[in-house]
Amino acid sequence: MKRSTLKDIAKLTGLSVSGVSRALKNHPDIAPETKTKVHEVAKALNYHPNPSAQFLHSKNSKIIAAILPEVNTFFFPELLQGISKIVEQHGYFLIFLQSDNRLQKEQELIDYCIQMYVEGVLISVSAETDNLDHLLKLKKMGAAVLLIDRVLKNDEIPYLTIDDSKATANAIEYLLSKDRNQILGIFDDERLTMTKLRTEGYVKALKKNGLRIEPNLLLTINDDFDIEEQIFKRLEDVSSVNAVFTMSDKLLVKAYHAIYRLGLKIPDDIALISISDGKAPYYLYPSISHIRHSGEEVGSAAATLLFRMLSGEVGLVSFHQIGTSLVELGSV
Amino acid sequence: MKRSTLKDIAKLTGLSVSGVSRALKNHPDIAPETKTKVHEVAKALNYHPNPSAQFLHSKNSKIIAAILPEVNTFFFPELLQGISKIVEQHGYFLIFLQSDNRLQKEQELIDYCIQMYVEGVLISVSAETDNLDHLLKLKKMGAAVLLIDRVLKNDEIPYLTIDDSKATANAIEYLLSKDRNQILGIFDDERLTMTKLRTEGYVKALKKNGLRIEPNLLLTINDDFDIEEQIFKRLEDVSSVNAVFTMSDKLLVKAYHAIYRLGLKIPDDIALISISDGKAPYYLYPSISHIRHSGEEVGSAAATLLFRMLSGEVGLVSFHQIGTSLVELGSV
DNA sequence: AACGTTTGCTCAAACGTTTGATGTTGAAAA
DNA sequence: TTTTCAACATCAAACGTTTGAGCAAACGTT
Repeated sequence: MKRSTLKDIAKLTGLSVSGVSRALKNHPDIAPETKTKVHEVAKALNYHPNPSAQFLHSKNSKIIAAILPEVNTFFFPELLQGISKIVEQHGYFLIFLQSDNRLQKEQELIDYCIQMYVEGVLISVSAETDNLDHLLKLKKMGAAVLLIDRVLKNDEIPYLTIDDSKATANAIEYLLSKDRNQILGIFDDERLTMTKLRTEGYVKALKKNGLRIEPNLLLTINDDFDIEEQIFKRLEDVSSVNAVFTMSDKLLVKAYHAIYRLGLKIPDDIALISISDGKAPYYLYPSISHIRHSGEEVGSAAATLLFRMLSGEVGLVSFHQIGTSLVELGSV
Repeated sequence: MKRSTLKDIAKLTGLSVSGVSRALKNHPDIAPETKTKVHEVAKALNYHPNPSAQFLHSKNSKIIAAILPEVNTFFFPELLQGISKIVEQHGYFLIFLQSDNRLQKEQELIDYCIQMYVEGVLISVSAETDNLDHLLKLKKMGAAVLLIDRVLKNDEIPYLTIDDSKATANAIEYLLSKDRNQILGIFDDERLTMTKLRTEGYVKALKKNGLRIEPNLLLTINDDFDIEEQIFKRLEDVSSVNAVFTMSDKLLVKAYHAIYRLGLKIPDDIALISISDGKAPYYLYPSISHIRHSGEEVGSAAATLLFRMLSGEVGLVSFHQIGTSLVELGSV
């Protein structure tokens, strides 16, 4: 089944190829009856313009790439969903790529984007990423680049995040308001800017309430392999803990598991709160109170922003934050 | 920063455009020194062939589409991951599309694939999908089509699944072997072939062991909105239940939540087992015994098969199954 | 010396689309 | 009658790549 082209329609209608092209695009130069006829024939032949030919002519690829560290986590599927909705609406392709949390892979993916003439890239950087040279290169090639969620603050490439510090402080202050003041804060890979900011929020909230920061109550997970064991041990060692804060869903489920293995009851023995996409909290029992950080929302906001960058509406350097809110469930 | 073309290289090297093209492709007609020179200049200009031009010429798009009902579930992100790894390896694009479990959207997406000259499509059908006309249309246009996981058995379009009936029977028989014979079976949307097969497995296993099928012990969830409530009520009503089987992770977490709300203990009061991707079982406490159905494995197997179809290695009608295995954890 | 082959390259067409420039009508205005 | 100007349609070039055909010079063979 060969695909029909403008030429085929031209032959059947007796028009020239360019006439057909204009007819299909509703160009005013073409007589109304001619147009309807052309449209009919096009439909009959099941004609679709060849995107490659269009892209070749227009010199753009209509491709957006989303580069994420991983997708097998709670947050990223939602993020992807938010992005893809907007991208589809704009008639663009979305290709999605995974860096596996490795800088080298990330760089290779950027090169791939360059090769493929990608017009815009949304990227959550890997844990290893400590500079943005590869992204600057991409930007130089003319692509729009927007950092999302896991970002590296800088003043060359725009980024979109939540206020990580404030979101964390909110959670901590909520716990304090419930008289939980021995709060174990569990944080992800410390190389991430996000981790630094969330840790900062934890520290700030405690200080503001006149509490000391105890190293025992700060747990940073740098090794992905035995997260649950690390949490388990810490909880075992520091029996004074009466609340746990986790900075992500990934850590939340591990902490939950560790708490139950210790035979503790939520929330009676220990409270649990997390920054979360808002899915996992409902899987667990009791449902987990959390600071809602919607992946879908971030994704669609980011994609929308990217398209505004592409259309030149928004300067290529701007920095945005989206809101979060506390969801009170049964774990505090 | 404009992108350089063959013409630019031609000008700088004094060759013709076609000479440059051949040099870059290591065509034997070109003298070795010329080749190295051309390669140098290409590198210096940061040359990358324009994919649109290549595709236009070669008449293929190098695009694979993955159409999934949703991605915010446990299984599909993993599936996507498995697919994208293989697609990348083959130098193809992967675009991923969501049908939101609606047939109409699915049909639109297929039309979109046709428009975009997609070469191959991997699709998990929506719950509403009761015929494959749209896929046959796509196939007629020359695309390779493979149904995965949520399939509709037929003899025109190949599919790849697990042995749903057997996987379920395994789970049930495992429960029976542990003397749990009042098994509430919880199943997803009954329009899915997958649901029919898994229900069949449940029934078969019970019959084989001389047990009657009690309607009370069969719960089919057709309305996504209050899944947990439906499960809760059934468990409340039928107090004899001493084990629960769920056919998916989505149902597993709901059942888990309902069980705890009822104040029951796992596994003492009630056993819990599921067919699962193998992530969720470790989030819950105790960890949930399950029949492992790896999304990543299915994804990569499916993509590999699709490429074999594209290369003509495999006939366009063939039906495959991949294996599953029992993972014994603490819930039975 | 005559012929054939190889080497190393160029020409030109083709893929399907878009679009500025151009041409042919016919009719209204001068 | 000539000029003007729409209205409608065609021509041809361009986007960047690939590739069959062609060609000149150099070399090897008889």
